[in-house]
Amino acid sequence: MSKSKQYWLFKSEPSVFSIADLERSPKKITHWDGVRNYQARNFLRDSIKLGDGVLFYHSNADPPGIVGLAEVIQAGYPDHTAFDSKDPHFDPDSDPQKPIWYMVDIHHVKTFSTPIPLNALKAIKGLDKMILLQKGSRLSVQPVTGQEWKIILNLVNKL
DNA sequence: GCCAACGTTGGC
DNA sequence: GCCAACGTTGGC
Repeated sequence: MSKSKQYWLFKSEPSVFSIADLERSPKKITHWDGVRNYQARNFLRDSIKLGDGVLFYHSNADPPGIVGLAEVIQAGYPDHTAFDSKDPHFDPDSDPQKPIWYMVDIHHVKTFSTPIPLNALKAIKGLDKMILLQKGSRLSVQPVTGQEWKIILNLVNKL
């Protein structure tokens, strides 16, 4: 298992849960629940570790873009919203004894005074391999390379 | 296992 | 609101 810090991008629709909502949450912490895609689930369950860095992305927003940073404070564990029949993300196939869906906990680190819009990201050479920017890509939890992270943080410091 | 139909995502 | 692209479902 790798000890070095890893980086991720989490998408959220601001009308559902924005970075401002995260900042307002108790202790600025939230469960990243409700992910119902197997590829994203695998990252949440197997790969995302305590201390990893998270780019907080607003999708279906005007404009869409990276709006801040968060930190993983709890690695993957079963998403209990799947067990709750009254929850919109309820999944009768997920059993507490054999959970299908997982979540992590994140803590707010920073809300950018100036978000980085999607169209600006597209214009940056070193980011052209980002999963986010691939045609047709819609993975809501995705890995970010150390190089991509560095480029983006440098960009933030210049804004 | 194939694949058509359907539902969802998410930019524009 | 439109629609392209993707993921899932289910009949066969």
